[in-house]
Amino acid sequence: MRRFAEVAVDVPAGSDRTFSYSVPDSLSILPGHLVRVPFGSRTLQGIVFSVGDAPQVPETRDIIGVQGPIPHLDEARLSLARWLSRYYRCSLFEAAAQMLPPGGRIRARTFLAIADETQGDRGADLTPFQRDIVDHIRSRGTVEQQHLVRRFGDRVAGSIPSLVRRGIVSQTVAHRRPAAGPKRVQTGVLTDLGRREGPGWIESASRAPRQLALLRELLNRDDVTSLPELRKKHGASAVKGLIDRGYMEKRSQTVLRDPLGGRVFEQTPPVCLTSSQTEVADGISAALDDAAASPRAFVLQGVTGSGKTEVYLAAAERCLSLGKRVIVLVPEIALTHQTVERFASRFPGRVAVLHSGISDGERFDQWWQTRRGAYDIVIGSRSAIFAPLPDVGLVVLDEEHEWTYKQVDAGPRYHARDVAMKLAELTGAVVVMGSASPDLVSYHAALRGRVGLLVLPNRVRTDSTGAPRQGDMPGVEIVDMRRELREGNRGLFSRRLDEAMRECLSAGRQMVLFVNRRGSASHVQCRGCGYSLRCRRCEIALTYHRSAARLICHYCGERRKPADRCPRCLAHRISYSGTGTESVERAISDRFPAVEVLRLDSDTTRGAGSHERLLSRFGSGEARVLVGTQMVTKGLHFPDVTLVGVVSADVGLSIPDYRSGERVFQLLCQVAGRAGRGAHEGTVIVQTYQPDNYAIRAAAAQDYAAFYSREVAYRRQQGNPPFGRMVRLLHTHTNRARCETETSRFATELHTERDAAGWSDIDILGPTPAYPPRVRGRYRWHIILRGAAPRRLLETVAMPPGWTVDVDPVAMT
DNA sequence: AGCACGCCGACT
DNA sequence: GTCGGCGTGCTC
Repeated sequence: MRRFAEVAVDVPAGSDRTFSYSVPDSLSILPGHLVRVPFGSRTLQGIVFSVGDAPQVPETRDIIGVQGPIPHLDEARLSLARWLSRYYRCSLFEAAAQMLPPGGRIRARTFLAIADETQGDRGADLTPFQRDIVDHIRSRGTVEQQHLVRRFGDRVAGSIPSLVRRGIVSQTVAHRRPAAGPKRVQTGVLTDLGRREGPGWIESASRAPRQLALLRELLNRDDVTSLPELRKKHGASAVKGLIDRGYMEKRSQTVLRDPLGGRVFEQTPPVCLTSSQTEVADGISAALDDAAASPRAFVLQGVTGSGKTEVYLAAAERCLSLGKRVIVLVPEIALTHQTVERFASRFPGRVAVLHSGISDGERFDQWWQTRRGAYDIVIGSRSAIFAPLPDVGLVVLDEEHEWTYKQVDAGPRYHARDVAMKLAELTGAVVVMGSASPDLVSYHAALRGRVGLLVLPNRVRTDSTGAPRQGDMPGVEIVDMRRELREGNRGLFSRRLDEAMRECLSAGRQMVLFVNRRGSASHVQCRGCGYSLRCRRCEIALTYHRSAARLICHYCGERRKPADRCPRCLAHRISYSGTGTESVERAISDRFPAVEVLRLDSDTTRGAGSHERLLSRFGSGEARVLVGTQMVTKGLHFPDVTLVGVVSADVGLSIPDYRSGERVFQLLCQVAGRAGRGAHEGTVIVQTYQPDNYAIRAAAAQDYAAFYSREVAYRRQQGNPPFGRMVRLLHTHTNRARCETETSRFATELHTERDAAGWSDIDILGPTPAYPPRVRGRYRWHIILRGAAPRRLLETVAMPPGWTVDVDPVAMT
């Protein structure tokens, strides 16, 4: 019986359908296999979704070959890919590609260059559009075709063939080098001859002492050693000599790279859980033990320091004892190092780490070892939810409210929390979502009973005997900066914060200052004409960075020398205002010259390991003050920190986004959690120009319930999540007018479609300019769909080129 | 992404 | 008439 495979092919316009291919007798094809298939005139990658005996079309072509020792995806992941593709509106291959190992997806890239200058200069032969393309290629040297498509639009594809045919432009196709593959090393092993005759040869006391030493070593050890190592120890000639004699031979062997390898973790026994931790862990265990138990997902609410990690560890232990495996998601691996270490030391040798911070080679090996079942626990950032772990029984999302769980830049714009829920539904796994300030949508679901709610009410502290005791949250004070200003204080620090800083330093303690922006001055403006310096390619103000002596765009990274006169009116009246990490660092140094200050932001943590180095310097007490952006709000545990200052809590409140209140609340809660983690009382001082804002007040009171009830009322009133779903349609174009008209045209089309279908419950908001309205030279307009099922509207409408769809957007930027 | 097909304006 | 650019639709 002939077999046919349904294959999702890696073709951009490939929608969410599969193509039928016949399976040649020489190949055994299973669902989940990564294959190469003929597609038109080319060979492309595809993923087999099913195998059967009925093709969709009468004529099929053969699958060319199969990649990988075993199918890359299992049945659960294939179902997950189907869901991902439908829910987030991407091609089936694109969805499945998220679940491939590093180096798995190999796309051909087409490069263009000017082939013949003399031909290119015969301008009369070219249409204006071709002229534009040729000029662009000439100015850049070699250009990837995809860049041209982004720059000039889809019709580039139609113009290229004639330019190539006439020899004006040359086209080269390159396959992206495989990012990673198995690592092989040369080893030297004894031959049978060597094993038989070797001992005798040593007895004969030959005049080759180095060869004898090498032979002796090989006879005495069981494990294999790499050839380079043997050469280093015994000399290349000894190695060659033994090989020539036939006593040793070269072998090639695959070795595994392990990011945790070489690091010895002390195995730590489970600590004694507090009564509330036990209660919570029992709730999770009940769901793990009984596959029919409901609910199967839990929000675990607990303030920082309440021992959520200990609960995760207990749940993982239970899950493993039932013969199932665990995925642990952390928001950013660099900032949650401690969590990784806790798991690695509790379950030595059983933990795989999958995230972007490790090398492609390591990731490759971890991926395949995980696929083969060599690990029981996978820890990683967002994309680790797609780890090929067999028999998943538990998925933990640490700090579930973190926005990094949503993919925003490319591919399917998925939310790892929603993917986790779907994966759990497909596999029967239990989901635990931990946070001090849960995402409003998650918490709402928990109150409605769709997911379980587990609460850890108090901080756990260890006293001198090592036994846990209940701890207190630090006191939070709000300082009204408007009043400071009225009373003549124009500085960065209020009198209260200044006083607290002096107290903290004189008591020999440490402090953390949080500033929501890097740089020295965020507004660079001419006092003569009011002109504010903006990025040439983005519609955004440039930030002055004193240490780099440059104006930097925080959106595209463009760097400019600061101007000493206004580019518009030429007056020498440029003013620098607005706070950033650099200006705060400087203000502290001015005020306390003897104190060492560390700055932690993306400027000071660029190099590999610099993040850890800075934190260890702070941890050792060498520096007493840590100034930084969001980075200082997450996961840090420094017992000597008794003061946390929020220099300005307002940044972000004015961003036109329905979630800005939630953002500020979560941020302040997290910052507050950094103080008083040791034996001493902590103080948190929040400076703000909006002391009456509900989010700021609730965060200061550490009152999640107060924030929730207020915020949820707003959301209900507006029909925003969780009371309605959202889809954001973003259109970008290099031309301002065309961007605007295309967005309006499409909005009209959507209105017509909606009214024809009678879906009056779907709101079509906009079109409006996105924020910022221009990035990297492209204007940005968007339309927001809102309602109970806004995605329905997109099922009947095809997205034109130049549009991106973001289902459940986390930010409107 | 590439390629075929077909429409439409500019030329031998 | 026909050549070539350019938009459209298909590829199992």
